[in-house]
Amino acid sequence: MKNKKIEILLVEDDPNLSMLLEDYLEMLDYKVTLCSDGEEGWNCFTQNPFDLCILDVMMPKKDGFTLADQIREKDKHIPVIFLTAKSLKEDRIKGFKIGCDDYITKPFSTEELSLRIQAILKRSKTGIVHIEVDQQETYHFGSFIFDYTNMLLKSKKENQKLTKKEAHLLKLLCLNKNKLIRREQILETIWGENDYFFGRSMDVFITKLRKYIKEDNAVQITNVHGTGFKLEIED
Amino acid sequence: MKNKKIEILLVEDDPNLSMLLEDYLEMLDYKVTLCSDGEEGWNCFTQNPFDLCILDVMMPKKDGFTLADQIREKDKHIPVIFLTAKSLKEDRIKGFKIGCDDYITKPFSTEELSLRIQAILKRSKTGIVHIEVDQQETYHFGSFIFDYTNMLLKSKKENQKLTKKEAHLLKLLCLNKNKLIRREQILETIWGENDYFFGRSMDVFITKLRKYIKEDNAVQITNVHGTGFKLEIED
DNA sequence: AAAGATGTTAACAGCTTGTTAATTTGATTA
DNA sequence: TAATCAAATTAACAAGCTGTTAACATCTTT
Repeated sequence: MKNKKIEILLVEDDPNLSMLLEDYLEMLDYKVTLCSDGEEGWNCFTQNPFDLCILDVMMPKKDGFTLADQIREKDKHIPVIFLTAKSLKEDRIKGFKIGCDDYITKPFSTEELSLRIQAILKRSKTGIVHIEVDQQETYHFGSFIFDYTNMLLKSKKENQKLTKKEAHLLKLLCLNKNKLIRREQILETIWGENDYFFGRSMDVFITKLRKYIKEDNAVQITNVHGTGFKLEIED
Repeated sequence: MKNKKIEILLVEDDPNLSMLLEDYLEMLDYKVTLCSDGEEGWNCFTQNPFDLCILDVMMPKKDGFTLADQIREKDKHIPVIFLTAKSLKEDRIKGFKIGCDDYITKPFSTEELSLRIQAILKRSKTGIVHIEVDQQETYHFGSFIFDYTNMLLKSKKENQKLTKKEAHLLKLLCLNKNKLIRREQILETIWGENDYFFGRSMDVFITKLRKYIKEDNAVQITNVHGTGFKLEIED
């Protein structure tokens, strides 16, 4: 009864966003069912059990609020996250916020969504038996999710296993995202000592990490000559 | 969970000033939401989470104090910085200063604002999870922000990467803003030795720095013949 | 006008880093 | 304990970057 994936119903009509979110949520180990409008969403909901719904508010045929009303008739406690445009009046959202609900305004970062999901599941975990509560140490950058606890670098394409040193180095870079870390600081933190050979070793690991992250062009490990390295993420 | 940008709500009706501030705050790595009057500001505030509000006091439709009152009803602890004209009676400001607030009178320097923001965030960091605490070494001059820690010279247009020597020399100039530094002092500080060739080398670096800062006419590195250099900033 | 100081560009040498492969070290299993 | 496999380090060479120097132009002072 444990280790079963949490099931998310995602109803979103914009195909670009929905595909992106689906991929991303699956990287986070959720089981995602994707629907592209409110009616389809309602059909799905009646036919399968879900732990969480993520509903776009603005949709053709049936908007997110109407769908949420229906869903609530059937299941009073299932948590819902609304995706709304920034300009939207928030009267209705406020009404909903009484329940185990939340909303997130577009555009949002994937990390932000991840945090909201965790929060809402935590709050309302009544009834979900198979939830995993263990605190994982994860870092999000670019299109990657770096699961330090399990030494996995997850991307859409694959899960790259990391060695201890690789993971440690990547963690250090993540903790200093977009900031320069000096060579000596890396060496002292990870190798405990700063000499020529450890320095060369570090360079080898930087090469390895660069290979792992090269599939995302928005992310790179840059060198500042004579000084150190930086994990650069373009927004 | 960390490294997320701090979100600032900026409400200011003067378009010139607001654009300038927006650019500047973004250069400082804050995420800025700009509103041009109190009502718009209130809408934004209700729809998004912010870590800090910067409110102009004198605004059409809804002034900064009224807006702050409303904001405080919803969030008792969010820090607010008021922008006021010098002539303004400060009775009301005094009233507000009880909270986690501050005010700054126009005209103010961007650096001054930066310092206030840092101070106020430091004071009230309760609840802000993703704050970055590490002390960065930055210098402000003209329209530039010189991030010595990351060896970056930031301007509206671009981020110029600096080499170690360039950064060191620029730092020395910044520390002596509008003051003459003698050649021998620069040479001894940065090169450790004062001979003819290092002197020529320094001149080359001065040329390089001049190139980097030439986009801002209010800033220049001037030479005092036979004596040294000065980083001059016009107000 | 002459001498020295500074401005500027380009080229070079030396050092740092990137990368791949070989070797050593360490951990796991039979 | 030996055999095996994975990980980390070292080696070797290529590529890149930086600081210095040289060369020449321009400016300042006397």
